[in-house]
Amino acid sequence: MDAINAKLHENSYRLTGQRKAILNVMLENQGRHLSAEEVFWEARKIFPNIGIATVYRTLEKLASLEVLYKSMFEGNKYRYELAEDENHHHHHVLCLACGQISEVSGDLLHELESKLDEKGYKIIDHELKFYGYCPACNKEK
Amino acid sequence: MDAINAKLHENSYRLTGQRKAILNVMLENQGRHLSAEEVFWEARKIFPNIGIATVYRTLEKLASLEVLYKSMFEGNKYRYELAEDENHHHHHVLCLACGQISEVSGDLLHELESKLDEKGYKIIDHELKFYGYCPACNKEK
DNA sequence: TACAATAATGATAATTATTATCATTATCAA
DNA sequence: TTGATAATGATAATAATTATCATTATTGTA
Repeated sequence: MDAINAKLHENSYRLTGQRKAILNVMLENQGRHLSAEEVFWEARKIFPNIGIATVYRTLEKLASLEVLYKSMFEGNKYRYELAEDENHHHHHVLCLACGQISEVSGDLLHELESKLDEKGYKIIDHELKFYGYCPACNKEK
Repeated sequence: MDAINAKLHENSYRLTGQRKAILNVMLENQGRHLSAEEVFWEARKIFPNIGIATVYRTLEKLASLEVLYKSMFEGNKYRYELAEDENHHHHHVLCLACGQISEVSGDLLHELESKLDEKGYKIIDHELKFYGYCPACNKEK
């Protein structure tokens, strides 16, 4: 959290009560993937009249500073988690039944899948997206 | 397209004019990833007063029959593409600059990334999601 | 310390993609 | 042909997120 504070200070990002509350929620839920609404209700327990817009603004900013990692789940909703380390891969397993989200790490797709099988998961499908620049756009720079 | 027609017939899915229009749009755009709105406007050229609800309903149904593949892009919008073959992996490259979506195939994540590098892409990040059942839910069945 | 400039906030309106509703129209099977 | 069923289009509803804006808080400076 010292590293986080340093980063926020570097970027002259004021630590208001609302922002502290949100950060605390994220710290208390390390390893979990929270939706903006979940963060909102948890933050309300600490800072009772925080507004939902503030939650969205803060989550967005913290994600852009790479304090949080933002990822789309359930097709229509972002979830946020504390960014652990620099090269933390985001290989998620979503349970089609209970919705539980677990993280996995590893290098090989199929190796990964069989490892998950060994651990008792039943993998139905997967989706991989790369983000970057296509050859045309890459050349222009 | 014969295979598609067979599948639709099997599932007693009537081929109305509207549905034919949508299927034609998808066939003409093989390899591309179209949003529901894009399909809607293209379909209107063939079937002028088709409604957006019909487009959504049809795309959804065709995806559930695995005639189309449905995938979330841009964080908030689904895109649909014609499902080529059974074991077609969906490894997408999204250009952060122009938004172009290309498909890649291959087995190893890093091998893939370096192959993409060789082809002139600049990969910034990637995201992988598995869909399936977690050990607890898997056991219950 | 006072004060002007700037930043942050909360309430709420607006937006966007998608889904649900429902009256009307088309199709199928007897 | 007709009656049951399915499909459609218009549009209302929903859900997540973003934008707007008046109010409040904070900061740096005189």
